[in-house]
Amino acid sequence: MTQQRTRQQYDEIAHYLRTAIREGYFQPGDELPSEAELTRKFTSSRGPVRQAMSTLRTEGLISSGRGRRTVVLDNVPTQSFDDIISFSQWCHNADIVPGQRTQWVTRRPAEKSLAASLRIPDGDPVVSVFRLRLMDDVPTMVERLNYPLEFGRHVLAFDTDSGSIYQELIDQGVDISRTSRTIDAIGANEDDATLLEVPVGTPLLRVRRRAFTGAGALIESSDDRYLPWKASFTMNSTRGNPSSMALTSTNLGDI
Amino acid sequence: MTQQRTRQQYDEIAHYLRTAIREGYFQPGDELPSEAELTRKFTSSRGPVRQAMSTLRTEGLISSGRGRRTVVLDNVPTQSFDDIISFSQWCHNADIVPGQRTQWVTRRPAEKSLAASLRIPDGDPVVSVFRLRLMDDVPTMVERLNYPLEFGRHVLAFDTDSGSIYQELIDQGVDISRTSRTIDAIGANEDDATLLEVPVGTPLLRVRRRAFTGAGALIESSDDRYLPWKASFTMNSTRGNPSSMALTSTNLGDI
DNA sequence: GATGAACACATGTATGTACAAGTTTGGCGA
DNA sequence: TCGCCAAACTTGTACATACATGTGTTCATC
Repeated sequence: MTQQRTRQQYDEIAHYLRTAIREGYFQPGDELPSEAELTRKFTSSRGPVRQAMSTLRTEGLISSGRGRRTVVLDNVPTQSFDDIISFSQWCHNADIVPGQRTQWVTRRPAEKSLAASLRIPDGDPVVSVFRLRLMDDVPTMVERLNYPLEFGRHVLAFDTDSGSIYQELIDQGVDISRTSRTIDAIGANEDDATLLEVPVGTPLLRVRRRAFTGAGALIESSDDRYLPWKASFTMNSTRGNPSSMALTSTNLGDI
Repeated sequence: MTQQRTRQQYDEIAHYLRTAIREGYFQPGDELPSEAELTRKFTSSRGPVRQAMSTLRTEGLISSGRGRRTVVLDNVPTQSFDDIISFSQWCHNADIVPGQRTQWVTRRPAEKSLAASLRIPDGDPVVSVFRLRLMDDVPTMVERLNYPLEFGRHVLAFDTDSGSIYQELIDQGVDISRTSRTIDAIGANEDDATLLEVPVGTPLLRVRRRAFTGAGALIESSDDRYLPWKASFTMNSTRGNPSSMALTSTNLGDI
C-alpha cells in the first residue's frame, strides 16, 4: 500500500528501532544505543540517526535530552497517516474485519453551510455519502462524507459497499496530503440511533474531518460519529516538541 | 512562563515564520521564501532553517516537497506543550478568564482500579482533587485529578482555588515531560450534571490524561469532562509525518 | 503554435566537523 | 569513608559541502 521506492537510511533506522521497541527488545525505561553506536551499526552518519530519533520522539516513543541517554517511554500506540485517515485501514491493523452498509449516495447542489464548509460557491454540485460502518459485523460508526464534484465523481463511480473510499481516491491519483480533525461529543440523533441501535441522545464521539491536497484544495468534509465504547482517540505530547493538536473554544461554527 | 535561556537560531526562524503566518503576512497558498533566502536573511546555514521548517511542517502550517516551493497551508491552530496541558494556560491564550471552584481535595489510600491507573500498589496514598472549571465565570468542565503522594504533597500544600496546579508543580521542580491523552464521549453523571448545570446524560467530551516525568514516572492520572459546545479538540496530520495520534479500539479498561 | 530537451532551481538526503551544554564516572584528597 | 572535581561521554546546535531528485521555465526545433 502506497509503496516507497528505495528505503532511505533514516527510515531504515527508525523502522529498526520502532520494531525493536514494539517487539519488546527495548523495554520502557531501557536506554537506547547511543547515537555513536547506531552510527556504527548502520554504517551511517549522525544526520540520519538523529533524523530517525526525531521521528520517534514526535511519536512519543522515546525521550532524550542533553547529556542524558535516550530512554524508551511507554509502549505508546501510534499510527501512520494512512491508518489515521482510513477506517478500513485502521481495522485491518487491529485485526478487525471492517464493514459498511451504504444508506445513500447523492449528487446535489450544496446548500449554504455545506458549500461554506467545502469552500465552494453556493449551489455547486457535491457528492454525499451516508454509511454505517461496522467492526466484525457490529455497528460502530456512522459516516457522512461530502466531496466537491471534482473529487466526488470518483466516488460516484465506486461501489461504496465494497470498501475504502480513501483507497479508491488514492488509486484514482488524488493526492491526499493533509487532514484536519475536530473532535467533540454529540448526542445521537434519530438516524444515528437507528443505525447504531442505541437510544436517541446516546453520547457519541464526533470527528469532523477535512482533507486537503498538497496544493491546499479541499477534497472532503466529513462527520463521523463513533460509539465511545467501541473506539476512542489517543494522543501523546512531549515537552519541546510541537503538538499539532489544539484545544479550541467552540464559538463560531467552523468546519 | 517556563522561560528559555538564549533563543536558538532555529527557534528564532520558526518563531518568525509562525508569527508572519499567523499575522497574515504569508497567506494560505502563498509560497514561503526558499531555504536559500532564509539562510541569507538570518545569516545562518541550511541546518537551522530546515529544522525550523520541520517543526512548522509537523504543526501542519506548511507543506513542502522535492522540487516544489514550500507553501502555507491553512491558518491552522497549534499550541505548545504548556498550552495543551494546562486549562489555565489555554484560557489565557484565548483571552478567556479561567476560574475554578474546588469541590474537595482528599488524601486517601488508592482503591484497586485507581492504584492500577497510577501504577502504584493497592492502598498506597493518593491525593485527589475534584474541581469545576469555568471560562469567564461560565461552567465549562469538571476535573478529577489523582496524584501519587510523592507529587500530590505539593498539591495538598497548594490553594487549589487560586489557579493552575500544573504551574505549581512546575514551580516545585516537578519535571513534566510527556502526557498521553485518551479522548471519548460520556454522558454526564449526577455530579457532572449538577456542576455543569445540564441534565443527566448530556453528552460530554471526556479527556483522560496521564502525565509522566522524563524518566517515565507517573505524575498524574486525570479525567476531564468538557461541555462539547464550549470546547473541542483540533488536530492536523500530514502525509509522511508521524502522527503521535491513534484511533484505538476500546476493549480493555486502559488508563 | 505545439513538443520536447536542456537548464536553473527547489527541497530531500547524507557526510564530516566543531563546539555547546548537560550527566555520569572515577579518582584524588581531606 | 566521604566529598569534590576533572575527565569522559551523551545529546543539542551549527556550518559547509555534495549529490539526489523532483518542478518549472526557456528556448530551439518541428
